[in-house]
Amino acid sequence: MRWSQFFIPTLREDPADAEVVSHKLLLRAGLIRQLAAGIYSYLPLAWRVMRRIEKIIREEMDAINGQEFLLPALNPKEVWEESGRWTVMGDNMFRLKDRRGAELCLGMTHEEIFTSIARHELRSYKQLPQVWYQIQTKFRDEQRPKSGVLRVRQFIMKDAYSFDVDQAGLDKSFEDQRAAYVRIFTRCGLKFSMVEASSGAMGGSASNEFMVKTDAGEDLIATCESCGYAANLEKATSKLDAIADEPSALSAPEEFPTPNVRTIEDLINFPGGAVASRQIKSLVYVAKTEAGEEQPVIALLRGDQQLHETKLADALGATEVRPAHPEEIRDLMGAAAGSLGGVGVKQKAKAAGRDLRIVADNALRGRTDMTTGANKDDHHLRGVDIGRDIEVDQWTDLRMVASGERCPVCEAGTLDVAKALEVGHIFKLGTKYSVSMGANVLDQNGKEVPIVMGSYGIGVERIMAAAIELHHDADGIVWTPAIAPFDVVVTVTNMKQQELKDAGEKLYRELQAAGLDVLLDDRDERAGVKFKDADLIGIPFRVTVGKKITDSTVELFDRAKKESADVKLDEVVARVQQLALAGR
RNA sequence: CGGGGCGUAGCACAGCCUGGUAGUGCGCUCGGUUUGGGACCGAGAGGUCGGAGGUUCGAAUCCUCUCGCCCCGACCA
Repeated sequence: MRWSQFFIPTLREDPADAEVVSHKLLLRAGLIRQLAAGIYSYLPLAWRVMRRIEKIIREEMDAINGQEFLLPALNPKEVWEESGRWTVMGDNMFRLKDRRGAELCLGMTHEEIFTSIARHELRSYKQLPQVWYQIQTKFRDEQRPKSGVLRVRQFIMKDAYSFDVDQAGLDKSFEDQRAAYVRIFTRCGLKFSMVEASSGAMGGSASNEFMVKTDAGEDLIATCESCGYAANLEKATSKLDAIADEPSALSAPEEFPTPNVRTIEDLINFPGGAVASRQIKSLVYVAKTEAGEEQPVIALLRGDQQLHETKLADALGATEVRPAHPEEIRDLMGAAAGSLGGVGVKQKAKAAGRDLRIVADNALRGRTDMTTGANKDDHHLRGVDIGRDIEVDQWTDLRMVASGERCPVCEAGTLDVAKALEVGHIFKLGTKYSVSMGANVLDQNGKEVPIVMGSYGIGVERIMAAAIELHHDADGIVWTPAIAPFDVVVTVTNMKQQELKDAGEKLYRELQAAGLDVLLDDRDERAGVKFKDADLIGIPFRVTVGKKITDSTVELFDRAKKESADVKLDEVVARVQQLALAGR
C-alpha cells in the first residue's frame, strides 16, 4: 500500500472530546471517527487491525471445532419473549417496528437465535457437542457511552455457544473455550487476568471474565502476584488478621450519650468511643426482589470496612439494592444515620409487624465488646457481644477487599486492587435457554433432555483499544506485530531524489514478495513529518531509505524498542521478514 | 436518568461578562526557497457563530425553548 494513496487522516493535536489514551490515539492516528455518541466509523487502518484480531479469533475457534455462522442482527420480538429477555433487557435493547407494526429489536447477543436453530435441528446426543460462533455487530443502547471505543452502542463481538448433552460435556466445552481465550489474548499481545465473576442477568452457574488491567477500565479486580489469584471485586475475598477481643466486661450493652457523633471517624475521636475495628457499622438498605417487592435490610460490617453492594444483592438474591432514604431509616430504626445499630431492632420490627433482615459480614463473627449505634439520636451502645446481642439472619461475605490485604488462597501474597477492562466473558449457561425455548435432544437412554449450553464472548474493538492502552508511548501507538495494520513501513526520506525513490520502490516490491504487509511512505513530505506519522500509527518496524543509500545501507527502526540499526540493502528483507513473522 | 461542562472555519481555541456586522494557530490551495524528527516567505480559499423563537435600530454576545457532544455518578452479558 502506498501512503500517498492510502487514507490515514492523522491529527497533530489531541481532539478535545477524547479522555482516555486509546480514544485519543485512535482518533489522532486516523483509525476511527465518531458518527454519534457511542457510534464510530472504522477507517482503513482500524479495519486492518480488527481483521487481524478476527483472524486470530477464527483460528483459535476453529482449532476447538468451532463453526462460524452469521446470524441476523435484526430480530423479531417473539424469540426474545420466549426466553423472557424481551422485558429483562429493558431500555438497553434497541427496539423498532416494521411497516406493519410488528416489533423487532437489534440483537444485543444471540443466545435466543442460536438456541432457536438448535431446537429445530438438533435431535440426538449423537449430534453433540456443537460449538457455534459468529463475529458480528451487536447493539446496546448504553445509558452512557464513553471512553471512545470502550463503551459503545454498536460494536463487533465474537460470540460462541456450546451445546452438550450433559454437564460433563459443558465442562469440557467451557474448558476448551477458556484455553482458546488464553491463546487469543496472548497472541494479541495482551497482559490479562482471568477472574471469577458474578453471572448476573445471563444466568447460569459459572462465569469467568478476561480482564486487562488499565485505568481506562470500568471494573475493579483484585489480583495476587504470587499465586495468580484473581477475582472481580464483586467476588473477591481476602484473609483478615483475627482481632483479639477482651471478654466483655458488661453483661449487657450499655448506652452512653454521644452528642454530634455521626461517623465512624467521630466515634474514634470521641472520649469513651472506640477504634474503627471495634465498631459495628450498620447500613440500612432496601432490597428489590425479582417479584419487584422492596424489603428493608440491615447490613453489618466492621467499622473500618466498606460494603460491596453487589455482594449484598447476591447474598439476598435481590435484583437490586439501594441505600434507604433518611425518612425510611427514621421510620424503621427510630433514629437517623449515625446512631444506628443492630441491637434489638429485629424484635422492634416484629412488634410493629414488619420483617427486617439482618445480614452480617463474616469478619464480625464472634466479636465481643463492640460499640455501635443505639437507635436513639446522639447515643451509642458499648459492650456489645454480637452473638449475644444481635439477632443475625445471615452471615456472609459483604466487605470490599482492599489493596494490601492478604491473599485468600496462598497466604504469602498480598492483593492488589486495580481498574480493569473486560475483553472477554465466558459463561456456563446450563439449561436456562434450552428449557425456556424447548431445545431438547434424546440422550443415550432415549430420554428427552434439555441441551446444556455455554456462551462465550469477546469484544473485538476492546482488544484493539486495550492493546493501545497497554502499548503506547509519547509518540503514539506501538502495535505488537500480530495485530499491527502493517508489518513494516518503508520511509523514503526524500521522494525528489530519484535514487532514494527507486530504492524505496524496489524494497517495497521485495518486502511484499516476501509475504509482508508493507506500507510505502511515498508522500512528498519532509522526513520529519514522515517519522512522526510512522511513530503515531505505530507500525512495528520502519525501514528508512535515506542518505546512506550510497553505501547500499538503510536503517531498520524498531518501534517498540526505539532502536535503529544500519542494515545492508541485500539483507534487510530477510531481517524484517524474520522479525515481523516471529511476532505473528 | 441525576450533577457539571461545552457547541464559533477541517482540527484546537479566542471573542460573549460590558450588543455595533468574526479572529488566532495548525491544516488546505497556489508560487518560491528548503529537505533526517511535525520548515520558511508571500498570496489565497474556507464560517447560516448547533437549531428555533424572542428582546433590540442592531444579537456569536442578552432571554426562552430545543438538539447534540464530553465528563462525574447511577447503570451495564
